[in-house]
Amino acid sequence: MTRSEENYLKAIFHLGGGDSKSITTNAIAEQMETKPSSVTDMAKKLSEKGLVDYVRYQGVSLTEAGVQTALSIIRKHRLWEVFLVKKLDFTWDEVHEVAEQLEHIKSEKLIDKIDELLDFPKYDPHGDPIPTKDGKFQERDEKLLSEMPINSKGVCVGVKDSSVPFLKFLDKNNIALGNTIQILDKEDFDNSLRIRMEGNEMRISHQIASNLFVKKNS
Amino acid sequence: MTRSEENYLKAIFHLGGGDSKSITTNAIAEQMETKPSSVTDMAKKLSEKGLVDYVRYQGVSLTEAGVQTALSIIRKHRLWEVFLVKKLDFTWDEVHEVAEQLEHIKSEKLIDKIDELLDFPKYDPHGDPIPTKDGKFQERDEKLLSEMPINSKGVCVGVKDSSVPFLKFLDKNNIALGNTIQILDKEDFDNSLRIRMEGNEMRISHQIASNLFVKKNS
DNA sequence: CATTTAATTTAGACAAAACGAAAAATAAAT
DNA sequence: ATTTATTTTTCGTTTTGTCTAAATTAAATG
Repeated sequence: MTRSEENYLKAIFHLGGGDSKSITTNAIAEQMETKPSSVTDMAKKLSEKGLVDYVRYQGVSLTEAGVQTALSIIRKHRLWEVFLVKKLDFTWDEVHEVAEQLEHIKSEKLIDKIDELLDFPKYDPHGDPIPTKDGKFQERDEKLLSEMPINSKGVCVGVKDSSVPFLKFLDKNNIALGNTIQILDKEDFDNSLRIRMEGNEMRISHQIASNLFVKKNS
Repeated sequence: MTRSEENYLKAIFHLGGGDSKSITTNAIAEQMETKPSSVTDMAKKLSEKGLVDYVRYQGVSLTEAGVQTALSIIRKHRLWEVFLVKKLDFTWDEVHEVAEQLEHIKSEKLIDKIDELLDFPKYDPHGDPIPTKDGKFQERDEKLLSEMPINSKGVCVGVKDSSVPFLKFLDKNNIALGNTIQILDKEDFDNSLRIRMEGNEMRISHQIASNLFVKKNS
């Protein structure tokens, strides 16, 4: 497995290619900030290796082997992110770039020991679930904050957009994973929300609310 | 800096190219398990970049910039080795291979935080000194065990050969860094030694003794 | 000092990964 | 059904790092 191959598998997975859905070369090229012609080349190569199903002009999807490989890389990425935050005091907007490098380190023992050191975390700093060693994915019962009904309560469990600017915005406004949020009111005009979070009332734009995952209190 | 360039600089340094001594392409090729012609190509490239001085048919030596770069890679390698042993319970014969990968991760903050997490260690698990952030090398006052006089005492501080078989041999015979060793006798015939280590008397071949660094008790 | 031997470099070729231009196939529109 | 537009692929080229084989230089030997 080369680094490049691993990055392609990861990108295809993130675009939904794990559910035997066909992903277009264009979509992959955009996700990876490369050119469609390069994607075609790699599609053939990965197809040769039995990691993707590729039909010309139809796009690619991951085979079972491809899914497992993608999950193992995502597992490493997210475990390293937890490590950086919990053990080295990185902030959640700093971890992605470094984890992009660390995810390619080849040593099964290393990642298992990191997992153990962190006490087998289930979620990464952005609230994304960490696949288990045998490639199982923990799905969560979560909704976007923007889709919660008025007066409902929930706990903030993840972000959809994990870009640096968004994460910094959340920090600045003291919005953190684990916070309890109650929807007080919705403004029809611009879809903004009035919420109570950890005691304080505040107003939140639709843009923000549609990028925050919340777990409904049952 | 590509991974390959970094590996060449490291190899040249380990062969003594840091002391403005010229290292032959053959020696570098052997150290890196590659071909002399490849070394020539890279020598030109590194020379272009001002990291080595290269004269055709004369070999290469590191420039000041080259030394600093080599030291920063060696620093990362050794810090990661300490991390693997101290935090993840790797044995000292397992760490090299993984550290060879980790040393190429590009993040100044990462390695500084690892350094801090480990409480700024001065030596790696094999007793090799860890360069400081500003590229200073801590030289040690040490001798090979084979060069110590009869009846002298010392503390085992490092290994010269850090190959897996040698390290496993040391483990099996309970020879560890930090142990106190006293030379009881030298056998002229085969240069083997009789020593007392942590209370026990034992016999050690010249081959072993000439790969163990000892710090003389003053 | 001439000649052999060993080390080193050059030249040409290859593989991986990427790109751009142009051709081919598909999808959309009329 | 045919034209038009878009997407995707093909093909030739580039870069990085490597190799083999041939040529060159330096060293060693008589």
